[in-house]
Amino acid sequence: MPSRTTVARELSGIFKVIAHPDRLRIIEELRSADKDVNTLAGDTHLPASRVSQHLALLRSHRLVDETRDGRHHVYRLTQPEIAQWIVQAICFIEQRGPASLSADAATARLLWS
Amino acid sequence: MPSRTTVARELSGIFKVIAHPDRLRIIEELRSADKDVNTLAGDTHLPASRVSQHLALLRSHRLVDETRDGRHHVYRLTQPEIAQWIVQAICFIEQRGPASLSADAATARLLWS
DNA sequence: TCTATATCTGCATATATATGTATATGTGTT
DNA sequence: AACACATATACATATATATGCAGATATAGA
Repeated sequence: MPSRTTVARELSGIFKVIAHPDRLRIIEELRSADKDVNTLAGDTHLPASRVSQHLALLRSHRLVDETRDGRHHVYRLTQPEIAQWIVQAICFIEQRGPASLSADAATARLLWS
Repeated sequence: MPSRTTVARELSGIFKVIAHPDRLRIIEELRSADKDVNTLAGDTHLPASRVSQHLALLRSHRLVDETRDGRHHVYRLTQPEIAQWIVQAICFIEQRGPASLSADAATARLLWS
């Protein structure tokens, strides 16, 4: 029964894409509004080229999609519910006891909610 | 405001731990029952040493915990809800359109549900 | 067409993660 | 104690991912 391992590989793919601080920041920024690369770069304090690469990866996994407005490439979440799903992960971090960063987790819920 | 990046780093930590096919398989196996390393190795067709290493990582992030029964180390999910949360990820994969592996995603829901 | 800006891509290097093999520890059994 | 088995760890190597920089492309406006 190889399908279980196939499924696990597929699943790990989507988790890997999300498991990057820059990309999480980008997703966080896109929750509230669609934004272009430069705006995202400014908001996240990351170089635009890097943001662009992250967006390309997110796009290849269909987590975001792109529309062009003149020379601006505007990105948006294809599934905004994913943001809410990420918030649940924050809850897991909080629940896992008196961890080092539980204070940050509490802040996290606020920032994302 | 560095807390957003701090939070993103912390969040990416938990995603990275989950973003591995072996560890997803292990979590999947632990949904139904607590199991020891050898049982997990058999069920997943992975070498026990590898399972042990994955479990150590999962444990260090408090996703599983361990109780000893003689010479058997029995592991269980600390937060069984995480399994349900992972199922949601499968839904996202399905929804993202006529992707290559949407058939597997459908199977996945069955296997995990 | 020329210029400025936005975005994307390519490549070299750095860093992180995964894997296998071998070995160590620890626990029950005889 | 000697042994068998379960689990854990250490290390070298392989592989994947991230990063910065340079350059390529594309588009709007003068």
